[in-house]
Amino acid sequence: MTATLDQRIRGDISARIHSGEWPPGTRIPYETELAAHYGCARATVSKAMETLARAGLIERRRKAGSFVARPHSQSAVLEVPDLASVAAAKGETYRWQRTRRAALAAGEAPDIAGIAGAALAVEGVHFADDLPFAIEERWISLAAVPGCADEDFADTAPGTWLLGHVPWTHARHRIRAVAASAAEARRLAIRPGTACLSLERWTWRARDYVTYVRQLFPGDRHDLIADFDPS
Amino acid sequence: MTATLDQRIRGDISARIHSGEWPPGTRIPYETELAAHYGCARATVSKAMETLARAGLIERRRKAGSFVARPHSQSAVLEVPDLASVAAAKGETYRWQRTRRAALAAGEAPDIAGIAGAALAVEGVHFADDLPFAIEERWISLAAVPGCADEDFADTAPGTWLLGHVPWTHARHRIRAVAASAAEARRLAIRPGTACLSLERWTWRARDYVTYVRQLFPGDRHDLIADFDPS
DNA sequence: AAGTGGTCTAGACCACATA
DNA sequence: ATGTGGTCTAGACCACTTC
Repeated sequence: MTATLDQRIRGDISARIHSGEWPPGTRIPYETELAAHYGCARATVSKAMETLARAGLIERRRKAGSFVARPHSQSAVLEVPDLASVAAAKGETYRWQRTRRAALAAGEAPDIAGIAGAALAVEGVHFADDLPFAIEERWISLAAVPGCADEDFADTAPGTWLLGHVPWTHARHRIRAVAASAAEARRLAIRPGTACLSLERWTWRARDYVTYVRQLFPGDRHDLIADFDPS
Repeated sequence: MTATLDQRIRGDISARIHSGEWPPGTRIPYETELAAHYGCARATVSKAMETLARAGLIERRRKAGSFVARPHSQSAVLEVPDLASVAAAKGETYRWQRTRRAALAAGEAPDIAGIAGAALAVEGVHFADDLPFAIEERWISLAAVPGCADEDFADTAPGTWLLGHVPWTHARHRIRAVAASAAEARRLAIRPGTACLSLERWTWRARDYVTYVRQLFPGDRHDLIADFDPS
């Protein structure tokens, strides 16, 4: 119940902002004033303000003070969970079936993967309750992930395996809507031309591409949720 | 050039993590050790560690120490920019054309919008270089945004207007792939059944729904990019 | 029981934007 | 020139977790 002073200050201020009592542009009391009001050190107020500023709720300007921010662009946190966890959360049985595994020499990975050296190509299908709900094509850089050469990925989807075996990385996602090709439709047990969600992810670590993956979901079997919660 | 000590500590640690020198699970030196190493107060180290922890790069456990985190689920920051800015960034001319504006009594807004009271319904088309690239259907709660009753939205897209007139809000997005209906295809100048990206956004402020919008993009004319950059 | 992170203090100095 | 945020300190106490 009794939160920290930091949280209390943040809560009080964000409550006034959300309630509309302090509309965008309003000047928030100076840090010294707030410190006096709460009977605490200015550093404590400053920490609360920094958190609010990082969340985008306020803007701080030297000499001028801190102000309630105007909502700028819509940004949201997109969670792209492991597909096995998605199925588990819905109470569905999950299964991965590998359809291809090939070691490629340097230059054989497609350009879009960005992998110049030797690579491992893996393809397969994700099933939920024995219904295919995503196909996956992936290329993994052998230079960046040497350990994957010993994995056959017959039972474990490479995404799940990589999560535990690759150090921290940067990633970029591209989300598109595409029509399923004949080959894709066959593997997903849908009609060719069906609208599908295409999710591509490039993963790299310090300028080296680690893996590129493309997942294709039938439009009616999967969607993505992104939340934006200033807090 | 000379960054703050806080930034330097963060940079040093994240560099060791990204380089693989400190793989996931590695224990990071205790805060007291780092403070001694940098010749600074522990509070400064603690602040750097808190930032790294919030970014998900490390995990802090009392008595045990701080550890390099294992990548958990893929989460990314999705930017959903104003469509006018997207066109401007590509050097295309942007135009909004309203096709409907209607004041609705309580209960007339569709259930999916979540708006129980009176609402304003607005529909229109976004053009880039005179090519339709998105259609938009929107409902705005008159109770939450009284000012919008005086707007005709003939020349300004409601999204642009709302950004500047609604206090801070929460939002949830749903991204799906769907086939264009006959009516939708006609307005987008595409063939019925074409794969389209559907972006829905519910926006609310303190439990009250503010607006619901659905935008439909032809699959080949728009995609979404989401980045994940621990920093 | 011991030792870590978590929080807070009272003060200080600086850089910078504003008046 | 002034006063704000931005950063840092040296110390303190607490809570929790692991040993």
